[in-house]
Amino acid sequence: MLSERRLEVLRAIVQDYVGTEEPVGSKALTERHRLGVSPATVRNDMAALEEEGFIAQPHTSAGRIPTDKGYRLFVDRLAGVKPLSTPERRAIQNFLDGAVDLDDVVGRTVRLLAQLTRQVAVVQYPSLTRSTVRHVELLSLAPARVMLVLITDTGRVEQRMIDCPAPIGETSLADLRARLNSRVVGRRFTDVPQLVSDLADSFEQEDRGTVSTVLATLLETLVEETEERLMIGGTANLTRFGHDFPLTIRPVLEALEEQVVLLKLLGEAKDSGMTVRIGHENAHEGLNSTSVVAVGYGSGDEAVAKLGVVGPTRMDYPGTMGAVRAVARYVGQILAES
Amino acid sequence: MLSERRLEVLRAIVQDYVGTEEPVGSKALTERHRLGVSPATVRNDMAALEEEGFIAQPHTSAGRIPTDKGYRLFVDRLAGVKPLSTPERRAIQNFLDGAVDLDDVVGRTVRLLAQLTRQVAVVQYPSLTRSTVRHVELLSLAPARVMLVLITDTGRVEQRMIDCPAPIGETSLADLRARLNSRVVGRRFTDVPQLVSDLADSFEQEDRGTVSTVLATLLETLVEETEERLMIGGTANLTRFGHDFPLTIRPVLEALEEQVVLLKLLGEAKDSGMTVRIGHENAHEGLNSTSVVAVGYGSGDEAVAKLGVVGPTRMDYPGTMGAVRAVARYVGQILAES
DNA sequence: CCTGGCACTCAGTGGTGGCGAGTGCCAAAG
DNA sequence: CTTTGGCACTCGCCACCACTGAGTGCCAGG
Repeated sequence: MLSERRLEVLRAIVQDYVGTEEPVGSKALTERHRLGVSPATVRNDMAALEEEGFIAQPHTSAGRIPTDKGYRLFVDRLAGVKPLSTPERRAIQNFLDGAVDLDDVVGRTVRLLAQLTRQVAVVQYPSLTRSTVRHVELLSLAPARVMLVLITDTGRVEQRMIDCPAPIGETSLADLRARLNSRVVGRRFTDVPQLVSDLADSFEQEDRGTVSTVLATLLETLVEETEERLMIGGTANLTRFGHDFPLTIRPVLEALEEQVVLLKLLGEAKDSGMTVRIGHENAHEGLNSTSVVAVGYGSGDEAVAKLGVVGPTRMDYPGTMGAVRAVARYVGQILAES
Repeated sequence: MLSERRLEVLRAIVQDYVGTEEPVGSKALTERHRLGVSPATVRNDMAALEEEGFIAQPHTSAGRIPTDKGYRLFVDRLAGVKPLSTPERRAIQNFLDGAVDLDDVVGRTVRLLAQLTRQVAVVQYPSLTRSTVRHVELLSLAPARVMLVLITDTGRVEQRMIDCPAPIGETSLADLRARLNSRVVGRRFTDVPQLVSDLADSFEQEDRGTVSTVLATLLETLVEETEERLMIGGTANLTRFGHDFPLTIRPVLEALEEQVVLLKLLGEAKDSGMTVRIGHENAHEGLNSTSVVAVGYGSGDEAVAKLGVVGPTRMDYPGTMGAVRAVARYVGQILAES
């Protein structure tokens, strides 16, 4: 087990390195932090920390930098979550208020998060599977052509065009609309399938085909559109990465363009509480030198989607975590109000 | 006026520089292109071209590179639009077919364009102002709360929540819905204001307030949502820029994140025909070392939106223009079919 | 007007040496 | 057993320098 002071040394190394972006040596450490011991002692501690794999030297005769394992320990045991300052909180509120629709909320959130953390922000749209139905609308566009519009409690709207096997009258359609809504409004998407399974039976023979088609499309929409959407922003912050960077930045940009990768990334995050994935803990290769801080957010007590930031492993974890958490809370609040 | 041969020399310089990314010298030129003259002659021509500002030397004793003005001349007079190969055309078709909705079409287009040109692709969503109304739907969510859903011929859906001054009955709402649709379906958005201006008059006194509110919101949606959306992709291609690049790439990424900038960029493009803006011709400072190739696309003969690519001024103009034009045509076709 | 020749310029390359931050080890002190 | 000062050593970084070669401008002759 590592002594208290060695942990303190590790913390100091992480803090310094995050600040300066340069390998930190024993002398500099004792100067900047009141460790109360001499450089030589620190050197011994460093040797021990290196032995355990928490820090490493880029090359002999250079200072030490934290390894992924070092950051992990730092995040788990040495760092808290830094709460935002009051002006920062106020800024968040001002920035998010005045959003007019869901797109706007997500867009503002992404910009806010990117600005606050000076990193790349990723915000997932509220997931269909976990939200509830606000309304289902059926529009007859042509005798045998119906448009299905699905509205969620988070303000998301999905529409599908349906070619019906047979024409359906306005009355039947209105009937179907009414029954459908009375059954599913306010219910969770996951419950919908059972709720509508027997609905076709109560219709006239001639309409059953169409009703089934409509219901099938509805269910399909629920499944298909579980394919989540998300928005990213702040990619320009990637340029602050390293000075070496074409090599560093390229795979990251590539990874960020693959929605699938990002969705998996957020999906891996715990449903509640904050998740921090550091460097190689990320499955995707392109993100091996980045860390992801993600958290769920929702209109109620339950998470309907996730948001987070992607940045260099060498990031200000307490600050980033604080910002991410704060933003998630406010967004949840906004969603609950609307 | 420049002699024919000098133009030929300029063309050769542009082609070589685009290929090698290195300043091109007189000797190399005569070797790679059958100009039929000696390096010394080419040198004289180069001196003349430099005098006129079409090319420049990064430093004494280096080859020449084209200036923005040089590229301009190249694009205007020396280069055609390179048509795509048959396999490329087929690839486009395969890639775009099978798109399920508007988001999907735009998403696929962006990826396709980025891949084809190996540059950053920008695709604007079909604009509301130039499209026509397919359907207007009114949903009563609560006694004094109505949702307005607007569906365009390009498949775009906009919705707005309306708080009514007074409750409105289902019958009146259905009446309004019917009249509204009979007046505006199939009409262009720009015509809608006149078409509905007197609609409130024909309603009962008690409903007039609500009807006016609904109409006002409808008009507002038309105006507000002229705030266009767009999608970008292929930012990872920016890493192919230069080797110098933190400095180059940063302002570009920043510019690309500002939708406003991009919209202005596309907006500046001519409505019909292809527009190429080279280097400093772009108003935005961050894009001073990039060129933009943009073109309108639409479901009919008229452009409903624009798409294009952003890349280094040193780009393969004929190839890029060919790809952009071809993609725009296919997308227009897809939109017309749906 | 074109061409070959010639002197000149200058970015890039590679080698050299000094500097200094940082290390590991050790022996002595606490 | 831990801490500390001392010391020799390593090695990345930088400044300096000379060399090379691609490319140029100019000029005199075809």
